[in-house]
Amino acid sequence: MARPVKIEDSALHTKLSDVFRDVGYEGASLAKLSEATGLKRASLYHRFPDGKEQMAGEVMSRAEAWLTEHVLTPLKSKDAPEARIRAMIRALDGFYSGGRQACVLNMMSSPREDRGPLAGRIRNAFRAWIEALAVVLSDAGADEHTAHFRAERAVALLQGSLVLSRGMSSTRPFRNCLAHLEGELLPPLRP
Amino acid sequence: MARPVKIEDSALHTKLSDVFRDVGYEGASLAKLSEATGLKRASLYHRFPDGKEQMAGEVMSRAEAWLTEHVLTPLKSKDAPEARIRAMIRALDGFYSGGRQACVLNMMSSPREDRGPLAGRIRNAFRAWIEALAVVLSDAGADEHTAHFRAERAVALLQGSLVLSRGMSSTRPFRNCLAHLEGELLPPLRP
DNA sequence: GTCTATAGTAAGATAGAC
DNA sequence: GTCTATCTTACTATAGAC
Repeated sequence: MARPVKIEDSALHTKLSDVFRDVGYEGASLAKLSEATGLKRASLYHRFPDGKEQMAGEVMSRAEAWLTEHVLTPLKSKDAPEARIRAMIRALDGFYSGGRQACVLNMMSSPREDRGPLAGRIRNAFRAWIEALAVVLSDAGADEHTAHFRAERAVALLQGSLVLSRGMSSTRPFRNCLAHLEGELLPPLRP
Repeated sequence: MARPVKIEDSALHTKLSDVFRDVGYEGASLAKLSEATGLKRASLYHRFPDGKEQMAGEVMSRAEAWLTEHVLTPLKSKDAPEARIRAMIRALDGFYSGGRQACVLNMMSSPREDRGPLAGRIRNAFRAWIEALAVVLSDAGADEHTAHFRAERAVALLQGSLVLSRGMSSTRPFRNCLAHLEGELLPPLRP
């Protein structure tokens, strides 16, 4: 057999992430994780001594980092509100593969993590996302209550369109959602 | 030990449904189903000879029946559009326990059922729901494209608000969604 | 119709060779 | 760093008593 080469951390994390996003925490068996990464069980334990829980934790960490870099930071930039929102939309389109991949925040919201470490992190991620979006809408002229309401509605709409896309085996709901998101967040002023 | 009494089918199905909605298909172990229903494993197999798959199938059947009775039928009534939508909203509030319970269509959309029996049924349920809602909006004066767009958006919004409510451990997103749903589906006419 | 007991399989996790 | 081999536990499912 050829000498095994160490798989890169980045590629490994991506493969693990794909599995958890696809089947959730409970559904992500070591067998699936092993097959997806090309590493045998024991090799996964070498990288992640605490096993599946650690893998899920690091997948969550990557999701948090991605959210910060590609969503929160652009939303907090000094660009015009329209530009900030468009930057977020472009990032989301890539992250969810146009609707083909589910959101880790939905798929990992398992009761397995009830009172566990992931529950609080998922809640914080949703909160930070909604709050950053609300600030943009405030900057665009919305009052505080309206801004928060529309921000939360937009995140719900995104999550729901991903649920529909998965349930209906069609990327159309998600693509439709993205296409109309800017217009819903920043409605034209009515004189 | 006292003589065991047969548990009613309706109550049994409700308990099973609660588990599947809570933890999804993969997470619903026989141990959890047994504990929730109060029936031992072997007793569950007496009622459901094909095991977990059959239980999930019957839970899905009950969800379909519920959707037909409490959502599709009211939406297809001869009442005014506002009344039909309000009837749906009342039913959803009860079915999802004000946001405390997840949607079986989301939680059972497992890749375990990819190309399996549930995938097609989930897709059909979403389609029927959206289509029935679109007809109401058409009756309220919306053109066909707008009606379908708003209907799909509303179902996505509902699903997403349930995702947010679960992820944030708060019923507020769902309650908020329901409170504003009628206004979003039937926006006031602008002269 | 429900139970105890158990079979058989797949799960998560570890030990030690290379 | 990856592997094969193995352990223990939990899982789905079945057999048979009451």
